[in-house]
Amino acid sequence: MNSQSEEDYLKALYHLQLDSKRVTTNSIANYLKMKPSSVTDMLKKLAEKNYVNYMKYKGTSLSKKGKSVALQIVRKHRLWETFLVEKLDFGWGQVHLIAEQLEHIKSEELIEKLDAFLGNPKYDPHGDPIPNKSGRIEKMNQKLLIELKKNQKGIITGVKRGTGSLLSYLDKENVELGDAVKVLEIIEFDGTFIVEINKRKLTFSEKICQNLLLETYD
Amino acid sequence: MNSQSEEDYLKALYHLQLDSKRVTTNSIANYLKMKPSSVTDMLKKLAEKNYVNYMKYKGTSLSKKGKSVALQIVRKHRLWETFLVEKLDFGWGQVHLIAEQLEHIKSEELIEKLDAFLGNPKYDPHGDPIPNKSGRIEKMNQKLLIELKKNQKGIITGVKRGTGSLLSYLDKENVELGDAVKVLEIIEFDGTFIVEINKRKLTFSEKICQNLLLETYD
DNA sequence: AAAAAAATTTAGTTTAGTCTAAAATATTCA
DNA sequence: TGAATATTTTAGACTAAACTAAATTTTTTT
Repeated sequence: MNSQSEEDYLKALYHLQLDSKRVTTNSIANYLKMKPSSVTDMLKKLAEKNYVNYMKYKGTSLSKKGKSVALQIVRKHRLWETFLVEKLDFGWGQVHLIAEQLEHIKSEELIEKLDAFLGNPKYDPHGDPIPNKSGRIEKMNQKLLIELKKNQKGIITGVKRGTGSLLSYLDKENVELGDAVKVLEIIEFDGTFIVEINKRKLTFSEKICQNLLLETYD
Repeated sequence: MNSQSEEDYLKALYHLQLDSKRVTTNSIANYLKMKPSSVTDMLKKLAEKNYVNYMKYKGTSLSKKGKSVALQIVRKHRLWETFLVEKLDFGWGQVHLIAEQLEHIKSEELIEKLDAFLGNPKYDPHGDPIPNKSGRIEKMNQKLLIELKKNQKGIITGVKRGTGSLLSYLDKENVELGDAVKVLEIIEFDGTFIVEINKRKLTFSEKICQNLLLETYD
């Protein structure tokens, strides 16, 4: 069993690794708001346990074992976020800190039952994919609304990071995660999209379309 | 904000205090599976923070402030247990260890939303009352089935402690928490009850009736 | 009521995870 | 390339929460 702190480091490694293959001590420290010396200590410990490949002064990467643990934490985090938004009616922006705590709860069975309860969702409320039980991430067929052509369809999976006000707007319009969208018309002049959601006709500005994520099935 | 460990101690105090007004260091140690010396250390710390009244060698009791914190943890524990059983389909016996972890998640809003999501339950799956937001415990109008007379009604709230096999039996018979029960007939000869649940007629032995908890409204 | 036993506290240690300050190594650029 | 700068590691200290062993206080027993 791993400590909460170890899990935090592994998850940080996972996220940082998505951008750059070689993760530096400083970047981890920055990400976790800790001092580099503390990070070095923990990296040694994680290397000892074969969770990471750590080369003094050179950088760190997750081992296969470490990546698999990290993916389970990401899975838990995103399932809990989905629960908070879908079932408890939290706003998309409020759930991160709570999920950060919930992701450390230890129980395989809990997470499998939660997954089933939520209907085995593929994406969390931010549009990020949820790894499955064995850590596999479904290849995303995810697009921005603005990339769709007339008559194409998709399912709303989230919004781009940092667009809190879009969230509130969608909420107000009763547009929800999982709603199907069909592009009825694209106004060439200003890039406005006219779409159908829940049998209602809605108009989205170009800016909205640049930030709304959909899963498409082509 | 209190540490997980502090919360564990306060909750232990709360439970032990239900039996005896003066709680000893040893009883806490025994309850939490710790050494008495560790308990002494923590009691000093909790006294410092005004959560408990601690008198060297004499015993400990919760202060008003401490009791209020303890009740919030009990509330969280029981709400999570209810969630696990009602929504995630856990058996009544499997939830304690998981709830023990979940009860330490920090978020007022989370617990209020969870409460609402569950329909503001008054009792958890073991039949124990759930303190409300301000820590008040509804006075229980709780009886054992065997105490009911012919034609009386009640709502199943749980079973007595340590009757795991009764739980499985009820599960198998599709009898659930919250189901309404009406006593149709009591067989004087052997104490068997014939009851109606969900429009089905069921027969319960005297032993079952001695362990099945109901909320009654008289 | 004194001796023995039990309960409790004190004193000192341990471990995990953090920190600061100093030393070592790597990188940048003049 | 080598001096200046930045990054990383080492060494040593701290804190929370546990522990063991010894000392102290309370309770029980004779």
